[in-house]
Amino acid sequence: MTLRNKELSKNQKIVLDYIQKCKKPVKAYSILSNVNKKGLKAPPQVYRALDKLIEIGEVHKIESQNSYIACNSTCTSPQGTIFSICKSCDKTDEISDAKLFKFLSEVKDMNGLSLSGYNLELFGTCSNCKD
Amino acid sequence: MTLRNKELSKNQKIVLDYIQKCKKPVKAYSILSNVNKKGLKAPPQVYRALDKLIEIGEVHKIESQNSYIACNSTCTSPQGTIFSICKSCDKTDEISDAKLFKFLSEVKDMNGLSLSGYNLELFGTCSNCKD
DNA sequence: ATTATTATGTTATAATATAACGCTATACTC
DNA sequence: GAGTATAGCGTTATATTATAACATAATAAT
Repeated sequence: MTLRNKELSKNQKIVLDYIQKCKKPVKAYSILSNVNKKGLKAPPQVYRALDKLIEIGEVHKIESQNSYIACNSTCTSPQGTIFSICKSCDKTDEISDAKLFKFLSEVKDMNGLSLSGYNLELFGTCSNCKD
Repeated sequence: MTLRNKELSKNQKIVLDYIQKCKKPVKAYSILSNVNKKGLKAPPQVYRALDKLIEIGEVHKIESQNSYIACNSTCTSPQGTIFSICKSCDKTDEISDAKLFKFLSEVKDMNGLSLSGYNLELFGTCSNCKD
């Protein structure tokens, strides 16, 4: 158990444990059915846990897929996420390309917006599917 | 009527006309209730029109809000969109910051992904809400 | 210890989106 | 212009995603 999830509640730990086991993004109702045996019976229990986990940055939501993925080790900030998503196999990785991260972070006054966060989803074909 | 929507079907025109009238992103069911008087009675009629309009680049989906917005005149490609979204008032604008656009377009092999599209959503506080 | 905060369990329902079916219109092509 | 392929239409039903609301329990803060 990491330092970060010491403070998590029982349901939050159950949900996070499950998401971390998954390589791919997972859907909320898939989480629900997979943690059913651990006592979570209804959607709000999962969604509440997700809300908290997202808030503290342990989990990110892939907006274009309504799915959830554990934060990877290289993620430096829950406010800015970058994902590469294979349209063919759904392989999804969190990216922390330093140049890209830096570039976006330096955008201070984009269109009059005082920036507090961003989400970038990159779509394409992964190396496995390219062949 | 623009050149582009000459080829659109009746329902597609109705939906596009409505979205273009709106300044803010609109929800699918809000579109439905607003075009009801024009003969669209059920969700599939709206969603089909949206699918087509998104495909041809006349409309973009704001993934984080499940809402839809007309493409603005500066949009150069339906495959890459950038939005600034005010978390306070939901004011949303499509951005075509040249530097940002160029930077993202030049990302050719991000994490092994052969890039075909991207969606960037920037969150923050707009100039109106800042005060 | 009492108060504030956070989490829990539960039922119900809201909001978003698609499947499936039969039919019609349009465009393509030979 | 008959045949056929493609796209669109209208409709009913249903799937998927997410939240409201309420009563209770656990935890933390002073």
